Amino acid sequence: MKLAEAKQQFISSWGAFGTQWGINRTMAQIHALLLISADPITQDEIMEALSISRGNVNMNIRELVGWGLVDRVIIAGERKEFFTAEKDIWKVATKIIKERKKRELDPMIKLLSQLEHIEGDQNDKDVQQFTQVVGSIKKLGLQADKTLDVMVKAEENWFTGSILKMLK
Amino acid sequence: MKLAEAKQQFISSWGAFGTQWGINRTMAQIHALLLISADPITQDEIMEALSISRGNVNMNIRELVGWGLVDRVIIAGERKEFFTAEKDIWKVATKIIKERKKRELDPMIKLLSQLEHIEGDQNDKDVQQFTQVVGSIKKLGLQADKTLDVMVKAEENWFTGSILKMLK
DNA sequence: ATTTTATTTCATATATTCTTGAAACTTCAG
DNA sequence: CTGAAGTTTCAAGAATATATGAAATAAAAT
Repeated sequence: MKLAEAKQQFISSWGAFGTQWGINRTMAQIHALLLISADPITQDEIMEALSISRGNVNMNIRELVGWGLVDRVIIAGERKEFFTAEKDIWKVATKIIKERKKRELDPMIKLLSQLEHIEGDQNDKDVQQFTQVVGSIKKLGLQADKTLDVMVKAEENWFTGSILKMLK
Repeated sequence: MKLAEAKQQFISSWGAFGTQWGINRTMAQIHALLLISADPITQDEIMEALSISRGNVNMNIRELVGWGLVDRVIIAGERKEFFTAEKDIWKVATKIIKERKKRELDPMIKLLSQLEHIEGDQNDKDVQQFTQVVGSIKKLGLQADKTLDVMVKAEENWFTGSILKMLK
């Protein structure tokens, strides 16, 4: 397969993949494009490469910078801003995990804690079912939370390290 | 907090949570409703509880059954079908992981494998960057794949078990 | 066999999310 | 200070995803 074709396919698939995970297709595609670009590129180059508008590029780049996946780069003598993506995939995964944990998991756990205590007859079948489910989801959430914390803090290869062997 | 209010909030939040993860809001809400229902319920009860149409309930229930999260239940003497959800949260998590892995992770790895080999000058900066990124994502994917396989196969408490201690 | 009740399907309607593009704003060179 | 180049914002339009409801189908009762 030729490079140009492979690049196209990677970008397109990365976008589709993102969509399934609640991530804006274009944001994922811009990320893909930056990942496979050896050097920093400009907004205009992104517009060109993905055939999207300036506003769209700007919005999504800002999001990616917010996730810590993309950096603005100043190049001496250049007027325009350049962008580059974190290329270390482990770091990328870590940042995504960290961010989603903060934005989604933590608030969910907080909510479940509030829902755990129900007024009224504790012997009622529905009350029991409710507290049991809420409690167990919270417990699972807390464990996931802890595990992810450790993962994120570990600078070493979590996936390739010793954990896997222990699981076998 | 009263039970009725807590139920409402749980259903609504579970729906919002699902949305962020690329899961149809209504599907997540139906799942939530079934999780906190002590006994099996009918399509009509779901329509009523969530104020949604019959067709919508039917479509999403079918999906949930497809994910193995919900079962059809025949109750002797009853004309209507009833539905009930798997209540063991660990099993729920396992099924979701298994299914998403099969539907998304595995195909992605397959694609990356195809993109790994590029024709042309292997010393070209762009070719190198591309193969490096694709290769490392594939590697991460393979590791995640393996780890999840082990998790899914382990019938025991993975989160609450010894893994966490090893990570500390 | 016919009627009643329940379930499924799917074209159309609705809602949500994403994209555009032009105006406003900012920055910098001269 | 002025004008050109670059960036950001956001209301309106477009695209995508989801929901509806009525007709078709299926299943059970009479």
